[in-house]
Amino acid sequence: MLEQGVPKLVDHDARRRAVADALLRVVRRDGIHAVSVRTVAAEAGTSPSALRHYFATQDELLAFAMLALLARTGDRVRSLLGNRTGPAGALSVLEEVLPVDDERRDEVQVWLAFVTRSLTEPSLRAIADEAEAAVRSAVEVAVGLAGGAPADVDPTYHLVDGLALHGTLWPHRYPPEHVRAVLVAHLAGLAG
Amino acid sequence: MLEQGVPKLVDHDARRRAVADALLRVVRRDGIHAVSVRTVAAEAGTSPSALRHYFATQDELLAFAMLALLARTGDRVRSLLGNRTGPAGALSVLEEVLPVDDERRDEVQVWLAFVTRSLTEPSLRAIADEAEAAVRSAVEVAVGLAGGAPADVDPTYHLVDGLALHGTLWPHRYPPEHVRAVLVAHLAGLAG
DNA sequence: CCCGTTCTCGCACAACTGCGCTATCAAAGG
DNA sequence: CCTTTGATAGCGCAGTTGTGCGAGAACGGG
Repeated sequence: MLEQGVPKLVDHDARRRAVADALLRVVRRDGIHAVSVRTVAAEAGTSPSALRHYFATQDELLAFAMLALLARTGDRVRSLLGNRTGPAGALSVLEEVLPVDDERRDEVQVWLAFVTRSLTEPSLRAIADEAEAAVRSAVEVAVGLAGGAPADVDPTYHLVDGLALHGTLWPHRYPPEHVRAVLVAHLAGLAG
Repeated sequence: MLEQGVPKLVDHDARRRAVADALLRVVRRDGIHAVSVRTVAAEAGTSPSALRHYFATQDELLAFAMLALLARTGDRVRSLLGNRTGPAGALSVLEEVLPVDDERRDEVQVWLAFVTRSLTEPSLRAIADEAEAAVRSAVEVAVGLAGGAPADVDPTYHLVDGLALHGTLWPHRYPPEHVRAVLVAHLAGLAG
């Protein structure tokens, strides 16, 4: 097979990311049950056939989108890791995984839909486990920055995700100020 | 309209509850996205048409099932309220809403699926809000029993639901012993 | 027995789903 | 120009969805 004429028209990876973003928007707006080849294609502005050219099956699409979301949040956390110290640094790290503004709340909402579905969708389990480990390690770092002991990690971790859950499901009862206040009080208790 | 001949063949409410239980089993086993008139009817051992005789629309069915789940948990909590005191009483109250055994874990899993969907399904919002208030009031009672102050309610509430989330999504990382241990340690801190 | 009511069933419809197939289009090398 | 190859569009198929509609079974009162 002599390679003659190698048309590489579009950026494959960029296209896959764009489709994944479209899927995340659909999950955010209409829920994960509204995700289908057609709805995501419409959101991405293409046809279902074009979409299928980049993702063989819809499970593959879902998994890719979840990994993209995970990578995005992970990158944000890692970019903070070097230049933040003390309790203030702990706070800014944890704010990356908490619904402290609209963008973060959207992410948590999508994350919640994904992990909930992963309970009955074996193909998503591994990614959900990975996400769990990522959030947990962020909490470990934060507890260290706040001057806490290893034994403080578990309670802090549960508190953080409880805050994420409540702040996302009932944002007007638990708005960003509330989330931050509870978190600050808890972190202060770790140092003493 | 003379009422003559009033055949009351089946217990209407009992039938509705049986159907709701079937729906909860489907959510637990296959996820909420697998809920359909036909799957629930099959699980309940009847035909889709018979099911539609008790629930006009499927939104009505979903709402009824969620209310049934809420009532069941609420009854369990209320039955404990009179005869339990102190930190041990607080623990037993909170265990009713935490995944400390298979039955409770199933309930939390279904609850999680419901509230997640309620984010994009307006017809479920009111019920989700009610469920939130119920869990929160249980935590308020528990904090009181444990000798905590009103300011302890928020952190405890977030911790409890974070524990519920982690214990349900990753049960082998956060088994019942872990859930109980974290909770006991937290409650002990409230009294001091 | 019959009658009225409740209940149950099965069918049908239109809309949707994932997915496969084929035809067309765009760009690059000859 | 033509050819090759990736990208896209469209159609169709079989299955599932919610929801109507009509026929008939089950049962209580007369």
